Amino acid sequence: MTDKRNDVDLELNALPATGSAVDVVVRQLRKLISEEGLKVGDSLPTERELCVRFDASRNTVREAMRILKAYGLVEVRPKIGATITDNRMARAFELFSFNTMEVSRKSFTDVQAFRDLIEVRSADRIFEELQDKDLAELREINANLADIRDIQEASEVDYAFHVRLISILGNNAILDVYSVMKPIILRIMQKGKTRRTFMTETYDEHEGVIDAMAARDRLAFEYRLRNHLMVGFKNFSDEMEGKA
Amino acid sequence: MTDKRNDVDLELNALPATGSAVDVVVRQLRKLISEEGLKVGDSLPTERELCVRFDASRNTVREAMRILKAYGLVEVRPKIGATITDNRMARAFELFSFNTMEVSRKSFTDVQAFRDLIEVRSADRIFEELQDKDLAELREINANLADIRDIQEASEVDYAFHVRLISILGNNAILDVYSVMKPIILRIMQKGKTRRTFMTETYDEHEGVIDAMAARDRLAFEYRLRNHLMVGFKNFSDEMEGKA
DNA sequence: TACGAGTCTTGGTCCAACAAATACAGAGAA
DNA sequence: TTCTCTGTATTTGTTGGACCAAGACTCGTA
Repeated sequence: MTDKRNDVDLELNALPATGSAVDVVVRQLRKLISEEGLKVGDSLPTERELCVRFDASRNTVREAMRILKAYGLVEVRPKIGATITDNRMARAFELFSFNTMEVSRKSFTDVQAFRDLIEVRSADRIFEELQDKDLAELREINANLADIRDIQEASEVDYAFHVRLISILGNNAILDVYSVMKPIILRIMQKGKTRRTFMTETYDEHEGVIDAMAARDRLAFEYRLRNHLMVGFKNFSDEMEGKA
Repeated sequence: MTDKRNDVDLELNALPATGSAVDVVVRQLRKLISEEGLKVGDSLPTERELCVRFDASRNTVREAMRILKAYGLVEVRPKIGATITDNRMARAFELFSFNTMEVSRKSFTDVQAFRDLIEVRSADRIFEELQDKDLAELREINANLADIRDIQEASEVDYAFHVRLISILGNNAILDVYSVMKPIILRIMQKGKTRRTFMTETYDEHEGVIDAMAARDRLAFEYRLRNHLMVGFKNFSDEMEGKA
């Protein structure tokens, strides 16, 4: 196979290596991006403009653009056009979402331990970045637990709360990992809980965490958040053992 | 609920509910693959057959196929048709071969912060689980840095060292995440280093970490490991600024 | 049975057109 | 002047059709 030259590909100016027309356009687009020094947020020319510039049909340009989109390098919005982005990590995780879920499902405890690591042990960083806006939005999200109609909806709110919490870190890699694990996390959250449990216990636990953050009480934050995570895990363990 | 049922749920949850016609076809294709139980090597229907089956135009089907190709899930050969494959690992590496763009800087800093969270802040857990066998294997891996022939090989050893380190945690979820991030981590490790750097500085830093573990000196472990990670990040920053 | 020419099929590419959405400019109102 | 509404033009999304090149296939022939 000719595509075995990944090492060569690492160098910017890969040989023309004339492949299909779409591959040629992809190469030209990459060259365009690097030579123009385009950064995240910058716009690419319109599709029709790229057609004349690369002397290719619009379909060919579109297929090339699909590849760049799949690679998480550009984002295309109707009427707006294509803009440079960098969601490669998220794409990489999506690629392996099947594997990750497959393995992780065998050990939910791993995911829960992972969450403890991410959420509780980054407390200092969270408090560094914490702003009033974060607190307000966390309370707003948690308030939604009052209106939930079923467990599915409740776990979505619960998940949103924790995502908003770690979003304070401003680390996209962590957010990407969370989105991959979302299905597993939702199931953990639902285990052993009722709609009523979410509306009372889960709500109160979240409020306790927010209060600790508002008071800049890091120890209380760690203690309450860890307890909150443990509760979910305990519910899950009980049900698992009961089933087995 | 059977486990098979859960599989389907997880997969569907991972996919966007609605979207463009191309996204719909992508979803249908993935559904087709999983429901037919197609394995690597099996053939997909022809493009024109997919058009009538999914009630979409050929261009739409082709764009959807481009996405699956970019994801490394199918391989298309002229006159042969599309066959199921699994080049996801290779694709993941290709994702980050696009580099040299300033684009990726945030990704790299995020990953490095993530590694700090995983490796350094789980110190207590690592020391809980630590066994002599772990220390011996870590030393064995690190010793390989003496025989490296090029930077590529060196970064593989470096990566193996850190994977072995976190494997002490016994958390498969974390190991999965690391395997996905491997391409990025390798590139971070290679930045600003020479073969010589790996054989001296990196080797010594790793030995220092192992020594701290052997002495059950948690503070030294955290300090040295964090410094080690920071060195990699500093190399990366320097190169980026030098280029810009 | 072996072989070879002709036909069929299939992916690759291009073209033209329409739909849907919206950025933008210009008219009109406060 | 400034704001708002509206119409137009532009851009992406999607469709259907067309042609090409080349491997796959058929079938008659030796």
